Amino acid sequence: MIDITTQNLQMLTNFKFIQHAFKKKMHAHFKDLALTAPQGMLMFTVHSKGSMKISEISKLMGLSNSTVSGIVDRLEMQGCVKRIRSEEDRRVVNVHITDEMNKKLISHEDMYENMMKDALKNASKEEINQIELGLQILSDLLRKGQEETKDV
Amino acid sequence: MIDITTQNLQMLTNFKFIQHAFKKKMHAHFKDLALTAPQGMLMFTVHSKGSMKISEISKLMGLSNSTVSGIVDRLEMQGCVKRIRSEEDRRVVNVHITDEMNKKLISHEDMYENMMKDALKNASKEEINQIELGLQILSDLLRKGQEETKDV
DNA sequence: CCCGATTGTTTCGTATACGAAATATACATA
DNA sequence: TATGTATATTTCGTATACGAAACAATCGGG
Repeated sequence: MIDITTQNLQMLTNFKFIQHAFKKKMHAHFKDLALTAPQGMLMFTVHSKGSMKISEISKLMGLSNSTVSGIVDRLEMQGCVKRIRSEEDRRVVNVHITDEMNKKLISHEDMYENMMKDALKNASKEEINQIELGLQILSDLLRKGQEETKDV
Repeated sequence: MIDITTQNLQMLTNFKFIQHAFKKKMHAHFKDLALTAPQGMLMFTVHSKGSMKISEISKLMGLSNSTVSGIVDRLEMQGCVKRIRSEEDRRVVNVHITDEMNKKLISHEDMYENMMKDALKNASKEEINQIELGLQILSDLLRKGQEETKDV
């Protein structure tokens, strides 16, 4: 007889573990480029979608502006990116990848793709579908819950 | 035609969102007790399983010892817990909940249970099963992947 | 009993991560 | 134009989070 608390903890523990494993895997993949996981995510996001502003990055990565600002700080110090004020709207800051870094990223272009493939290489197509379905359902449920709370 | 990178990003984005929503929900539940999410998790873990040592808490919560040590620091400053050196093994530190805090926790005992219930209140039994299954599969796959890497 | 290896915890340095406040700029409208 | 409002970003304070190194205590073998 498993009580509800134990079951909850199991789910949270699984979640925590997954989070951890992803981070570790990303770190391993990014260590060639001397980037942390969030730094690497940011670089590959900007690399694949092109130079973009801070708030766009925040939205894509699911982080707050202040967090992204901090990550960009450290990437700029390392010479990976440059902040460029937009000419049309001087409030906007565009994050631009430096030429040097761009070369490195191009030579690692398949890395990002392989990251996930590697993580799930032992999974059957069915299992991947199960995983995606589960995450989608949970995500949707929580999203719905948040909208409800907002109405109150 | 969705390329793999977009699909990967979708999964990671879902994951990020879920993580966020959980944190938010926990924060809302714990704000009565003036605790952050990790602090609240620690308090309820120790409350439900009884006084335990740092490394035990770390394992249960999926965090490193140093992280837990920091959380305990802040809880101790707030008078929620006390560090007590074990008599049998003087290396061990047991985390003990103060009487004052214990009273508060007892009056919120159902909260922890309700936290998850509330998050998933709109879910059918089938959906919950899907979620648990997906998380379990993903978790197992990653665990297997880690063990393989370890062998190399 | 001594000493190296092991174990449990803390300390330190660094990187996230967030919200609130501060800044700077753009925009609307009187 | 003046001015209040909205938007984009940074700064600040606090809490995580981790690994490596420092420390302390235990244990095993000689």
